[in-house]
Amino acid sequence: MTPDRAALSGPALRLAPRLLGARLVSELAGQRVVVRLTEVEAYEGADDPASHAFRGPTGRTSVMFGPPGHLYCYFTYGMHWCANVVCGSDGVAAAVLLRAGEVVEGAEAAWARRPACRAERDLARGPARLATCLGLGAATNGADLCSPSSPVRLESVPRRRPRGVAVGPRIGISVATERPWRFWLDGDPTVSAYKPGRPTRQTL
DNA sequence: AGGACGATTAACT
DNA sequence: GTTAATCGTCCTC
Repeated sequence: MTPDRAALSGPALRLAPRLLGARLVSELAGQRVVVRLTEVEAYEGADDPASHAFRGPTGRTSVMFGPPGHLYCYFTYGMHWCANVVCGSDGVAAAVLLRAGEVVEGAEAAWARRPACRAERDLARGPARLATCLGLGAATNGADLCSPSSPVRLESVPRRRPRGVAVGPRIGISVATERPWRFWLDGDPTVSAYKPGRPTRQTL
Protein backbone atom coordinates (compact mmCIF):
# COMPACT_ATOMS: atom_id res chain seq x y z
CA MET A 1 0.00 0.00 0.00
CA THR A 2 1.38 3.39 -0.94
CA PRO A 3 1.82 5.98 1.81
CA ASP A 4 -0.93 8.11 0.33
CA ARG A 5 -3.37 5.22 0.24
CA ALA A 6 -2.56 4.32 3.80
CA ALA A 7 -3.41 7.86 4.85
CA LEU A 8 -6.60 7.87 2.80
CA SER A 9 -7.89 4.94 4.78
CA GLY A 10 -6.23 5.82 8.06
CA PRO A 11 -7.79 5.57 11.50
CA ALA A 12 -8.34 9.30 11.93
CA LEU A 13 -10.25 9.55 8.65
CA ARG A 14 -12.40 6.60 9.62
CA LEU A 15 -13.17 7.89 13.10
CA ALA A 16 -13.61 11.61 12.38
CA PRO A 17 -17.08 11.60 10.72
CA ARG A 18 -18.38 9.14 13.33
CA LEU A 19 -17.58 11.59 16.12
CA LEU A 20 -20.07 14.12 14.77
CA GLY A 21 -23.08 14.10 17.05
CA ALA A 22 -21.22 12.19 19.76
CA ARG A 23 -20.97 13.67 23.25
CA LEU A 24 -17.88 14.72 25.13
CA VAL A 25 -18.51 14.75 28.86
CA SER A 26 -16.25 16.64 31.26
CA GLU A 27 -16.55 16.40 35.05
CA LEU A 28 -13.78 18.51 36.50
CA ALA A 29 -13.73 20.57 39.69
CA GLY A 30 -17.28 19.43 40.42
CA GLN A 31 -18.57 20.96 37.19
CA ARG A 32 -20.29 18.85 34.54
CA VAL A 33 -20.22 20.14 30.97
CA VAL A 34 -21.37 18.14 27.96
CA VAL A 35 -20.68 19.09 24.35
CA ARG A 36 -22.27 17.56 21.27
CA LEU A 37 -19.53 17.51 18.63
CA THR A 38 -20.32 19.29 15.36
CA GLU A 39 -16.92 19.80 13.70
CA VAL A 40 -13.70 17.73 13.65
CA GLU A 41 -10.51 17.28 11.64
CA ALA A 42 -8.50 14.14 10.89
CA TYR A 43 -4.74 14.12 11.46
CA GLU A 44 -2.91 10.99 10.45
CA GLY A 45 0.70 10.17 11.31
CA ALA A 46 3.73 9.60 9.13
CA ASP A 47 1.84 10.23 5.88
CA ASP A 48 0.36 13.56 6.95
CA PRO A 49 2.77 16.53 6.95
CA ALA A 50 0.20 18.65 8.83
CA SER A 51 0.12 16.21 11.76
CA HIS A 52 2.06 16.78 14.96
CA ALA A 53 3.09 13.13 14.64
CA PHE A 54 4.64 13.59 11.18
CA ARG A 55 8.26 13.68 12.37
CA GLY A 56 7.97 10.92 14.92
CA PRO A 57 7.29 10.97 18.65
CA THR A 58 8.38 13.92 20.80
CA GLY A 59 7.66 14.87 24.38
CA ARG A 60 4.62 16.82 23.33
CA THR A 61 3.12 14.17 21.08
CA SER A 62 3.83 11.02 23.10
CA VAL A 63 0.12 10.50 23.80
CA MET A 64 -0.55 10.36 20.05
CA PHE A 65 1.75 7.34 19.84
CA GLY A 66 0.05 5.57 22.74
CA PRO A 67 -3.15 3.50 22.81
CA PRO A 68 -6.34 4.77 21.13
CA GLY A 69 -9.25 6.26 23.03
CA HIS A 70 -7.21 8.79 24.96
CA LEU A 71 -7.24 12.58 24.91
CA TYR A 72 -4.28 14.42 23.32
CA CYS A 73 -4.14 18.03 24.55
CA TYR A 74 -1.61 20.52 23.25
CA PHE A 75 -0.76 24.14 23.98
CA THR A 76 -0.46 26.56 21.07
CA TYR A 77 0.04 30.25 20.29
CA GLY A 78 1.38 30.71 23.79
CA MET A 79 -2.14 30.82 25.22
CA HIS A 80 -4.57 28.20 23.91
CA TRP A 81 -5.20 24.51 24.51
CA CYS A 82 -6.76 22.22 21.91
CA ALA A 83 -7.95 18.62 22.29
CA ASN A 84 -7.87 15.51 20.11
CA VAL A 85 -9.11 11.93 20.28
CA VAL A 86 -6.19 9.53 19.74
CA CYS A 87 -7.21 6.73 17.42
CA GLY A 88 -4.17 4.95 15.97
CA SER A 89 -3.03 1.67 17.46
CA ASP A 90 0.11 -0.52 17.19
CA GLY A 91 2.59 2.28 16.71
CA VAL A 92 0.43 4.26 14.27
CA ALA A 93 -0.06 7.80 15.50
CA ALA A 94 -3.34 9.40 14.48
CA ALA A 95 -5.83 11.72 16.12
CA VAL A 96 -9.00 13.69 15.50
CA LEU A 97 -8.97 17.37 16.45
CA LEU A 98 -12.20 18.45 18.15
CA ARG A 99 -12.94 21.75 16.44
CA ALA A 100 -16.43 22.72 17.61
CA GLY A 101 -19.58 21.62 19.34
CA GLU A 102 -22.81 22.60 21.01
CA VAL A 103 -22.94 22.86 24.79
CA VAL A 104 -25.90 20.66 25.71
CA GLU A 105 -25.34 20.48 29.48
CA GLY A 106 -23.57 22.68 32.02
CA ALA A 107 -23.82 25.93 30.06
CA GLU A 108 -23.41 27.88 33.29
CA ALA A 109 -20.02 26.30 34.01
CA ALA A 110 -19.01 26.78 30.38
CA TRP A 111 -19.87 30.50 30.56
CA ALA A 112 -17.80 30.78 33.75
CA ARG A 113 -14.78 29.41 31.90
CA ARG A 114 -15.39 31.64 28.87
CA PRO A 115 -16.31 35.04 30.36
CA ALA A 116 -15.47 36.88 27.12
CA CYS A 117 -18.03 34.86 25.16
CA ARG A 118 -21.05 36.81 23.93
CA ALA A 119 -23.37 34.25 22.32
CA GLU A 120 -24.34 30.81 23.56
CA ARG A 121 -23.55 29.15 20.24
CA ASP A 122 -19.97 30.48 20.43
CA LEU A 123 -19.17 28.74 23.74
CA ALA A 124 -17.50 25.79 22.00
CA ARG A 125 -17.28 27.19 18.45
CA GLY A 126 -13.58 26.72 17.68
CA PRO A 127 -11.00 24.21 18.98
CA ALA A 128 -9.53 26.36 21.76
CA ARG A 129 -12.97 27.59 22.79
CA LEU A 130 -14.23 24.00 23.00
CA ALA A 131 -11.25 22.94 25.12
CA THR A 132 -11.65 25.97 27.39
CA CYS A 133 -15.35 25.54 28.11
CA LEU A 134 -14.76 21.87 28.96
CA GLY A 135 -11.76 22.70 31.16
CA LEU A 136 -9.37 20.65 29.00
CA GLY A 137 -5.62 21.29 29.18
CA ALA A 138 -2.38 19.97 30.64
CA ALA A 139 -4.15 18.14 33.45
CA THR A 140 -6.37 16.21 31.04
CA ASN A 141 -3.70 15.25 28.51
CA GLY A 142 -3.78 11.46 28.15
CA ALA A 143 -7.18 11.06 29.83
CA ASP A 144 -8.92 7.76 29.06
CA LEU A 145 -12.04 8.72 27.13
CA CYS A 146 -13.59 5.26 27.38
CA SER A 147 -13.37 4.63 31.12
CA PRO A 148 -16.57 5.32 33.10
CA SER A 149 -14.46 6.66 35.98
CA SER A 150 -12.52 9.10 33.82
CA PRO A 151 -13.20 12.81 34.31
CA VAL A 152 -13.38 13.26 30.52
CA ARG A 153 -15.37 10.75 28.49
CA LEU A 154 -16.66 10.20 24.98
CA GLU A 155 -20.21 8.88 24.80
CA SER A 156 -22.67 7.83 22.11
CA VAL A 157 -20.18 7.27 19.30
CA PRO A 158 -22.20 5.54 16.58
CA ARG A 159 -21.03 2.57 14.54
CA ARG A 160 -21.55 4.42 11.26
CA ARG A 161 -21.24 8.05 10.34
CA PRO A 162 -24.44 10.08 10.79
CA ARG A 163 -26.36 11.78 7.98
CA GLY A 164 -25.65 15.37 6.96
CA VAL A 165 -21.87 15.29 7.16
CA ALA A 166 -20.06 17.88 5.03
CA VAL A 167 -16.39 17.60 4.05
CA GLY A 168 -13.77 20.22 3.21
CA PRO A 169 -10.18 21.37 3.72
CA ARG A 170 -8.66 21.62 7.20
CA ILE A 171 -8.31 25.02 8.85
CA GLY A 172 -5.23 26.91 10.05
CA ILE A 173 -2.56 24.64 8.58
CA SER A 174 0.14 25.63 6.09
CA VAL A 175 0.88 22.25 4.50
CA ALA A 176 -1.33 19.54 2.97
CA THR A 177 -4.04 22.18 2.72
CA GLU A 178 -5.65 20.43 -0.23
CA ARG A 179 -6.72 17.34 1.72
CA PRO A 180 -10.47 17.43 2.51
CA TRP A 181 -10.05 16.08 6.02
CA ARG A 182 -12.36 18.42 7.93
CA PHE A 183 -15.85 17.11 8.72
CA TRP A 184 -18.84 18.97 10.08
CA LEU A 185 -22.61 18.74 10.45
CA ASP A 186 -23.92 20.71 7.52
CA GLY A 187 -25.84 23.81 8.54
CA ASP A 188 -25.15 23.53 12.27
CA PRO A 189 -24.73 27.04 13.74
CA THR A 190 -21.95 25.96 16.11
CA VAL A 191 -19.57 25.05 13.26
CA SER A 192 -16.70 27.54 12.98
CA ALA A 193 -16.37 29.85 9.98
CA TYR A 194 -13.99 28.60 7.30
CA LYS A 195 -10.69 30.43 7.25
CA PRO A 196 -7.77 29.14 5.17
CA GLY A 197 -4.44 28.76 6.93
CA ARG A 198 -1.59 31.00 5.97
CA PRO A 199 0.92 29.38 3.62
CA THR A 200 4.40 28.58 4.83
CA ARG A 201 6.59 31.60 4.32
CA GLN A 202 8.71 31.30 1.23
CA THR A 203 12.47 31.92 1.39
CA LEU A 204 13.40 34.41 -1.33
C1' DA B 1 21.96 29.05 22.31
C1' DG B 2 18.89 31.29 19.09
C1' DG B 3 14.95 31.94 16.46
C1' DA B 4 10.80 30.88 13.73
C1' DC B 5 6.41 29.31 14.06
C1' DG B 6 2.22 27.83 15.33
C1' DA B 7 -4.21 22.39 14.26
C1' DT B 8 -6.17 30.39 17.73
C1' DT B 9 -8.81 34.05 19.56
C1' DA B 10 -10.43 38.63 20.61
C1' DA B 11 -10.24 43.16 19.64
C1' DC B 12 -9.49 46.35 16.67
C1' DT B 13 -10.29 49.82 11.95
C1' DG C 1 -10.83 43.40 6.59
C1' DT C 2 -6.10 43.44 10.10
C1' DT C 3 -3.27 42.57 14.11
C1' DA C 4 -1.56 41.88 18.92
C1' DA C 5 -1.19 38.65 22.44
C1' DT C 6 2.25 35.14 24.24
C1' DC C 7 5.34 30.96 25.05
C1' DG C 8 6.33 25.94 24.35
C1' DT C 9 8.28 23.19 20.90
C1' DC C 10 11.36 22.00 17.52
C1' DC C 11 14.70 22.89 14.05
C1' DT C 12 19.16 24.93 12.87
C1' DC C 13 23.26 26.44 13.91
